[in-house]
Amino acid sequence: MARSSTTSDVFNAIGDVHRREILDALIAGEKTVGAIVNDLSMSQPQVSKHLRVLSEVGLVKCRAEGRRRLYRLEPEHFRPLREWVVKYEQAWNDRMDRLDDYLQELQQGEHQ
Amino acid sequence: MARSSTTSDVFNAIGDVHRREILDALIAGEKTVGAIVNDLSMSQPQVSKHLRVLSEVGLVKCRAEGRRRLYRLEPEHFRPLREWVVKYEQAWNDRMDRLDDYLQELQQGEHQ
DNA sequence: TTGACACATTCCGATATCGGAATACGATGA
DNA sequence: TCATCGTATTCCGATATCGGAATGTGTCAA
Repeated sequence: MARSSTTSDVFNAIGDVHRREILDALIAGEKTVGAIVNDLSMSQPQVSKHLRVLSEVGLVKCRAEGRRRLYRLEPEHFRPLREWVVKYEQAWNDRMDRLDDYLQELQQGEHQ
Repeated sequence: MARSSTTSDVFNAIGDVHRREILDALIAGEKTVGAIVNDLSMSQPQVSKHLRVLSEVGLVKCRAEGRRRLYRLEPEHFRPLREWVVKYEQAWNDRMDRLDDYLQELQQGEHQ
């Protein structure tokens, strides 16, 4: 047996630097493939392929207008990511809270 | 030329399912390598190797106690991730705000 | 000091992934 | 209808990455 992970999940999709650059480029709003190719300096096929991956995991969507394709972010699909990350921050805060409680108990103990 | 991305950044580190499982296992708190091996069912070398990667990007830290190693999360190092994700949510909200402004202007125009 | 234990590292083969080059495809304009 | 433009797809070689098996390393207990 060998590998197990695929490019078909959001976490993997944002693993690639160039794909993150493309997402960044789209923050400003809808853009043509050609525009992205210009903004970042990547080859057109490279951009198209990365857009395909991003598209498959739902992070971007595509709209045809004549012979060009306008890609845009699909912000709702960032939520799983955000929720995952926040979980850890949450765990951290919870632990800090428990620490606070503990310290307060200690302090109360001292004053008894 | 071929690849460019390495395993040496946080985004790549969380790209792997098993590494995410390990992180999840550590949410509860510090754990031994053996404990992780038991909790998830992965081989010990596999776990050790993933822990190494997670360690290199700073997501976990290690503490030696006798002949065992206790690994724990390093929540501060999740911040770059969170900030990156939140950026997109932010961009989304901003756009919604501008839309609101626009709609309000339209409405005011109607009433003049 | 020796053996067992907990873990890390190395070596390996299988496979996924990336980028480049060439090409295919569909829409448009002459 | 045909050439062109904008984009997608395919084919390819190079390389990164993963998991398994075997082995190395340090610590403890007897």
